Amino acid sequence: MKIGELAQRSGCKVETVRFYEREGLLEAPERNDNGYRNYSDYHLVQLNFIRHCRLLEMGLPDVRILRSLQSKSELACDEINHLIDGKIEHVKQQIEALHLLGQQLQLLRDTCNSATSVGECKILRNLKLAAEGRDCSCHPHSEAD
Amino acid sequence: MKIGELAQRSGCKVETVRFYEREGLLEAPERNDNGYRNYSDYHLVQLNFIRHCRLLEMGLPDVRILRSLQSKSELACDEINHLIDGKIEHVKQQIEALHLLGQQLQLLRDTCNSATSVGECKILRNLKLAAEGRDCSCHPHSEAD
DNA sequence: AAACAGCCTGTACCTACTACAGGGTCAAGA
DNA sequence: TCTTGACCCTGTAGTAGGTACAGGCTGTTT
Repeated sequence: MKIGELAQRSGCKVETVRFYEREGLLEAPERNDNGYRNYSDYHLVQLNFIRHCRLLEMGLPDVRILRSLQSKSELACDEINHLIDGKIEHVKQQIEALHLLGQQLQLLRDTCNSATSVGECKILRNLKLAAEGRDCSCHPHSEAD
Repeated sequence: MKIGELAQRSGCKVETVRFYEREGLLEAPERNDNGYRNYSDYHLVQLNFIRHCRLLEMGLPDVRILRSLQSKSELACDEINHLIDGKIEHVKQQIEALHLLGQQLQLLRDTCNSATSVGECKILRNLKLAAEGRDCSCHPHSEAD
């Protein structure tokens, strides 16, 4: 199949397929006489594997690791478990940070009771107070970041 | 004050300060005879404002909008409320997506009972099954993404 | 013959910075 | 006075994971 069909069947863009090839993630296929890439179902499976990993938010280096582990089946899979555990931990931290951020934004939002003018807008006022080092409603206690 | 002190007092890097100036977010300060930037407290407040907005995950275009709204105090603050509401909604969606991702990773992780070899590793097996279009434990129902 | 879709390579762009390279400036110590 | 080291300057390139062209072939249809 040609690149367009492969892209469509894997749900990504043609440019992305070529990008993965350049990055060494997807094996380069044979070429037809006209220079067009000629993919097989094998490539589709490879590409789906990559896309699936990406859906699980793994970075390309991680995908590369997983792909290389596939061919070395004598190694222990501790490495894989460790990789997944790291991802899980990271996701947890992200969720926590976003919860906090959501609260801060909500606090900020609640300070404004709409329909007033910017001159009176407590949101901007708050942001400005924060900038001047004073208390704001979204970051009540000074952040040690 | 010189750029190093400004950066330190605002908690960001010297390069970031110059970057904001290039981007038109931070006003360009006067220069000393030697060409060094000479900042005032006014610039510190500006920079703190930017950093505070960034802590709230606003993009630079949003920060630019807020800064321009500060000087047009006759406009309604609906625009600001709308901006913040958009952020809050976005954060909520992100949290939801991350929750789902965490579950998927955990499911994947649970399929591997450690200490086995990669050849038997169910994680890789699962990812491969998914790539072949069959059911995997992390994405049980085909994803319409 | 011409139009249009699809393919090719190569390069630039996106975010929000970060990290140099290569050079100038300034204050303190030997 | 010389030197060392910290700081400053500009300009450019790199980061992740693609996306979006430009400029040019190829293949099919009309």
